[in-house]
Amino acid sequence: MENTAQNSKSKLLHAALQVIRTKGYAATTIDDICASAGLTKGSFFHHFKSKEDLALAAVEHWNAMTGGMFAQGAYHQLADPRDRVLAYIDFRAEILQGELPDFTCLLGTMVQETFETHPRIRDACEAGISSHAQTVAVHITAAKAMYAPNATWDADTLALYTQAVIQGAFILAKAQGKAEIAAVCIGHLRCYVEGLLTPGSPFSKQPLKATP
Amino acid sequence: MENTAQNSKSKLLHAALQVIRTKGYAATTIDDICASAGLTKGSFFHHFKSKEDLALAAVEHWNAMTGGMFAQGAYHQLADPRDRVLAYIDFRAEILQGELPDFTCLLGTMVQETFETHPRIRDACEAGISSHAQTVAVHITAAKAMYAPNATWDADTLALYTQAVIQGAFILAKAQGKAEIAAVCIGHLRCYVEGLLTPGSPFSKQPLKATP
DNA sequence: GACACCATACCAACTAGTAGGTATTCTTTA
DNA sequence: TAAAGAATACCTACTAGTTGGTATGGTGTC
Repeated sequence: MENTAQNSKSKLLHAALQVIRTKGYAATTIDDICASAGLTKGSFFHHFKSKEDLALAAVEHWNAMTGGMFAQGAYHQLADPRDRVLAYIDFRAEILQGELPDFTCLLGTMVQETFETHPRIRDACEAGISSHAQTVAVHITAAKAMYAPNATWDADTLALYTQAVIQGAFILAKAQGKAEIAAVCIGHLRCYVEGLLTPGSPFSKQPLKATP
Repeated sequence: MENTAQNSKSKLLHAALQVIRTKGYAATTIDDICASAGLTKGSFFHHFKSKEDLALAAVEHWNAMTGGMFAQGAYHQLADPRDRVLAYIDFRAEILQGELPDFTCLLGTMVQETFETHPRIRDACEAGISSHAQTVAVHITAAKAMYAPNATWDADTLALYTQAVIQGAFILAKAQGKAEIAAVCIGHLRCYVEGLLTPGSPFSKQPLKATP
């Protein structure tokens, strides 16, 4: 019961998440992943037919993991949708624990280097990001209906904006080699969202299209 | 006067900016860069002693290019510091033209995959990002003194936040394969900054530290 | 004994970097 | 000024090592 099939495949997927988030997709070799999983290339190619196939499976695995994690987030319990949105943001700040590769996002890391060269990976990352954003948009929509029904901003794009801030926060954190700045950025995000969901805020009448 | 020294080195650096922003650092081969520059590997290793050496030179070149571009930005001409800050943000939205690799940021792209494996590249990227942020912080500081002198937020971290938003906007744009979402994100950023610099805004009294 | 699972050994293609030679430009000196 | 000499710039061809992927064979389990 030690090296069952599911066990080995999971080990490889888990290793992929760690190594890719540390070195990036292109720099990650299949041998790296095998070594990290304590397996060999024979096992690898039994479970995945190519490196790109692994990447796609890793995205699925990531979505399942993080999806479960957020589904169980305490913020879902709150009655007020505005509280749920803000608690989600606080939650994103709280999980900035451990080393950088432990809390940074696989999807953001991978899409950055594969968007032009590996369309299937890009699409998988896009689907993961936007579907997570959609779970946030649900709460934002409810909160907007309650606290800023006449505001001109759009709940869906605000949800995407939260993801952009988080992704950008990861980049700054990686550059600085520490997580602090990410928490600061998420704090600014919280402040903005709270303002948007505060009746009488100066934002309510701002159009947000910036393109000419 | 066709293939002068400076000309070839510049060609290699220009090629590096294009190729690395398209494929990422690890996936970029020296032959890729040579082919894009119309030169050979011999020439490459005449000018750079290694791939990492090129990366560091590319960051310098990038900083010089973008530094000059922003230094000449029309937003510097505005008398009101708040206008300068907002015009800077508008400028960042305006330059989202052409294909994705043409307007995305070399530093954000590279630091994402090198932060753990190539400390010198990471440090160079960090220096580039934070020094650009500092040029923005100058205007934010002046605007804060004028429009939100008692606010608890910090001008330097707000400047870094603007960079985080822009970097995150690039990631979403890459995932979606189009620039539109980046403009939307920068629009949200503009809205937030405008709010922070508007007297009587509900933000003025928000503490921004999010870490426990 | 058939099958899933996994290891070893291996390969063809590719990669960063090197070696050696040639063209071109700059510098020195007669 | 012009030849000699020295750098610089660049190229072709190569090497040593790596990479994704394959072929084959062993082991446990139903």
